[in-house]
Amino acid sequence: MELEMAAARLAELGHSTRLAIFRILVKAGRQGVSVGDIQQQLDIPGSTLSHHLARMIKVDLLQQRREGRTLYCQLQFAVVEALLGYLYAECCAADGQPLLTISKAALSSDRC
Amino acid sequence: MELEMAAARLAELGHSTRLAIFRILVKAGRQGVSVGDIQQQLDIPGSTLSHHLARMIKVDLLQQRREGRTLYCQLQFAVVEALLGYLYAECCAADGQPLLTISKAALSSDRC
DNA sequence: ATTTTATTTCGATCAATATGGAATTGTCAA
DNA sequence: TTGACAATTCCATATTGATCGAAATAAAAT
Repeated sequence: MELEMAAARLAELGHSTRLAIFRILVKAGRQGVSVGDIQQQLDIPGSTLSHHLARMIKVDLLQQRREGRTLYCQLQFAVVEALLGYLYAECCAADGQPLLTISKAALSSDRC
Repeated sequence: MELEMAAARLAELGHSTRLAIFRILVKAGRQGVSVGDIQQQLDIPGSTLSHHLARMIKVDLLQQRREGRTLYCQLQFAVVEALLGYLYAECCAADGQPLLTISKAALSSDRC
């Protein structure tokens, strides 16, 4: 189940348009960014964008909140965190040896 | 280009069978694991497995080396590292605040 | 040479996804 | 209550992907 969920979320990130959306959402931080703003940055038809946002919402990568007529999109950071944590756990599991060389030095601070 | 490559690789990890393969490859470590061994663990038809392996090879997540009649699959750890590094870089980029709480404490050692 | 073992390629089918125009819904302002 | 704006849903189309049996390739053993 955990594997299926992780795969589903990775699949959503595994599309260049959606990964671009993801980047915009990360930059936007906790307060989020409006759909129209995303559309302007990516320059794609609204219906296409809506399609991708709906998919990301379905796997809980994304949340929307309405403020008047604009919808704001916020990344579900806790979910992203869980996903990356899962991937890291998988990658670290090999026979004692360090498999990945992303050290704390590569991270700007204690936490990332 | 970097985004496209990352998306392509995430898409390959974003399938439950291939993510299961990924786990097996991680566990196998640098020396790798034979195709037959993977097939036995997953209990899927050979042609289906080949299809998934070919896709992973195409995006450089996977390498094969032949030893007699058996093919060994090895994860391209450097590529996985680059991919996760890219994702982390994207996730850390938000307005000063720590967005993910995977701390070094969550990692078994200095490096992961 | 022939058989056995390991794995891939071929080929066909079925399901899922991406795309974008047109119509629709929801909200505010005049 | 009409008009404008924000975004979605609907719909049709085109492409890609997943699955797996059967045939083919590769290497070793008999």
